[in-house]
Amino acid sequence: MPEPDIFRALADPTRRAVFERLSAAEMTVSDLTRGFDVSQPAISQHLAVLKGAGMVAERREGRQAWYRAAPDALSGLEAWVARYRTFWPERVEALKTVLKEMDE
Amino acid sequence: MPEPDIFRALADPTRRAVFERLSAAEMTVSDLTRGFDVSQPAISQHLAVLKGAGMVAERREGRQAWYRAAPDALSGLEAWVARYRTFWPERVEALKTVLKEMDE
DNA sequence: GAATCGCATAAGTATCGACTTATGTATCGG
DNA sequence: CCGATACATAAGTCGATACTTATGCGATTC
Repeated sequence: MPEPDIFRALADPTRRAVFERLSAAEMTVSDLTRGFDVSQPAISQHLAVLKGAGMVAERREGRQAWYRAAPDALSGLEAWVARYRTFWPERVEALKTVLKEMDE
Repeated sequence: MPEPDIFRALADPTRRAVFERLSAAEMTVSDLTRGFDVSQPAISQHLAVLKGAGMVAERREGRQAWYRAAPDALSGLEAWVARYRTFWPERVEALKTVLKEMDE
């Protein structure tokens, strides 16, 4: 049982988009705010939820706060999905194919 | 982008529990209702959301409705996760190990 | 064909959650 | 120091949503 927080964190599209950007690059709150059509407090609140779910990490530097996706942000989710994967062996085969392609 | 419906469907703990049971066995609405502390309409409503997200399939038999987890219920979620896996190659290695163990 | 069963839908309620503006608190520059 | 900057927190609003009870509707049973 991955902390239910991650499911709630992923439920909001804006929050998913924030996480996507933080997966591509470390950014400050100002950087993120510029990229979305919501206020800075809204971004801070989304970041607090993502942090509470262990999906992002914070690094303070002066008056700036740099955020980035946590390395194991989705490990809990992967583990949860893996439980069901055992019921569907054919999906494992499909996944193997994907991984094989990534090797080439 | 996997349909956002799946994220919303997974957000509710009761709905996740319903899905978990349907992953283990095909069940009727009555069966499910007995297993939870909510009303039958509440269960029907959760099933409608899960069905809308393509996570469960319905089979009618007389006045009973049998539900089961769809075989590819989590494929959209897997695909979404896979996008981030590319950013973290070390997690791919871990996954390969898991799959290797499943082979043995 | 009347009563019952299994389930879905309708309608109302109350809590949750995503947003806003306003304000607080450090940090930096002059 | 004093204003400005970067961010977080407070407080309020409004729509989404998870639940309830009531009801509808087809399938069974007698």
